[in-house]
Amino acid sequence: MFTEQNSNYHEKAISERAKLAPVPTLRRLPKYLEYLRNIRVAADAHISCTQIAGALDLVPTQVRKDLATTGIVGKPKKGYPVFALIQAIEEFLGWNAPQDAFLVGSGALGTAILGYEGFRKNGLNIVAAFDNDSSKIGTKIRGVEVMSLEKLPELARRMNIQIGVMTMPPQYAQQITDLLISGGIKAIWNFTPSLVVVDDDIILENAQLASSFAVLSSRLRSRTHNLD
Amino acid sequence: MFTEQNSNYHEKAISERAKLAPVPTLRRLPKYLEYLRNIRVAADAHISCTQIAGALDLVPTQVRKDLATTGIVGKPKKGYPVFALIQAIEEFLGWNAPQDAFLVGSGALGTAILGYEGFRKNGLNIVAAFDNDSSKIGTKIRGVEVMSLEKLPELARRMNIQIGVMTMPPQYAQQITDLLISGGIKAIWNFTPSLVVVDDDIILENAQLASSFAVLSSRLRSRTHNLD
DNA sequence: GTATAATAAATAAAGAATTCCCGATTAAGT
DNA sequence: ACTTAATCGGGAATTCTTTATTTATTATAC
Repeated sequence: MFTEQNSNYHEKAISERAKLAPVPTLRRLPKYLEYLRNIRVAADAHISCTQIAGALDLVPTQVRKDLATTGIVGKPKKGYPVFALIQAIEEFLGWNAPQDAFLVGSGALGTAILGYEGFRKNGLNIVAAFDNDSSKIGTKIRGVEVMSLEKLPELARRMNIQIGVMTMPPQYAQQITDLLISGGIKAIWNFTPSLVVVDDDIILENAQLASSFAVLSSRLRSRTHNLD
Repeated sequence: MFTEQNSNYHEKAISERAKLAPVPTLRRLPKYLEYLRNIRVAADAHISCTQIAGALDLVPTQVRKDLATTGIVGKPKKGYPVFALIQAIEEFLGWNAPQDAFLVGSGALGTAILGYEGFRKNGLNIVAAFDNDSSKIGTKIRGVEVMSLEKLPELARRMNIQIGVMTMPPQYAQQITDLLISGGIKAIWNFTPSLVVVDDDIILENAQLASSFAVLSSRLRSRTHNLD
């Protein structure tokens, strides 16, 4: 009576939804995922928007709208099947099949990112690191080999790498961006504060630690003032 | 004829605006700042919204609205005085007087953050690091001393520290949050993926690297699909 | 001086995102 | 079986953010 639970149903529809998903929703999805992965429940457990919202300090309607973008359907009175929900979010973000990526800059930040186990669960698989410091070339950081920058473009092309992560000092940002693009890389995750320019066909996402801190600063500032 | 240019004019008004500033605006302000700091122009140079917008790939009206929240006023046909604009943004964010902060977790990510010179220019001055690894205690990382976690609450109180930065492994997130709060800390910048719960009077900002990557992933995914 | 063009500032309009509301559904208790 | 309460899903309403438009100002060129 039941049709096979094919998690790949509606590839086209998913990509169309992906195009339309609001950025705020995209930014919340990983939070749901993090929460759901950690609540360790029975294989057939369900969870409601009310519960999720309560845990994440959101309103249930927003959670429902967000989850709806992934295509999951819930059951009245029960909620969403936890396991299927995790899968739906992963699939929507493309995190079910981690993408291979190159990282440039094997300093402290690069090391931190290479060492963060979580990324592999979040769709990012860094397969090689690059640096211009000859003393680092040939070494391994967290099991990932550090190579000469010169080898990057050709290797990226040969391995069909789509994603580049930039963790070098900011003054090289534009130069490395261009190098990555020359290797056929399509998306760049920029951890430097530098602003870089790319063509429209390249996806550029700035990690923007300063933006995050600005929100904190502003709140702290206004709160402090209001206590006067 | 001219009244003194007092950059501290209207403290109250600024704090009120700070309360009202939209988060998207707050997140863009550091980008303007980054750009303005790097254009190195004459002391009396002016810059227009059109120029800023062009460089940052935004529309002029939005830039103008954003800058207006800081209280800066521009001149028709000239734009905003660059130096005063930098000051206005810094002041609005509270970055003109860097806040002392404690950092917990002296691993790779903690080291990266301690080593990032930029933060001192962005209102954050990390004065001490804390760890539970006894082999690290007593050492210095980037000139900052690593101390035992036990000392944190009392020291935080004595030094009147307002900000805590969490870069330890995620499993300690809640525990360290509580420890920071017990030391009187008012704002927490959480780099772990863990979600932590705090009272309403505590400011919690999650750095959320995964959220940033989710935006990239989704764009990459939809773009790839649409090429079929 | 006058005209022109560029710009800020204020206001209006449009567009997005969030929240509210209501009907439909379903599990669980009586 | 019936009732009740919880929840989802869709659509409307609201709120927030962005973008467009208009007006006023001012530097610059003539």
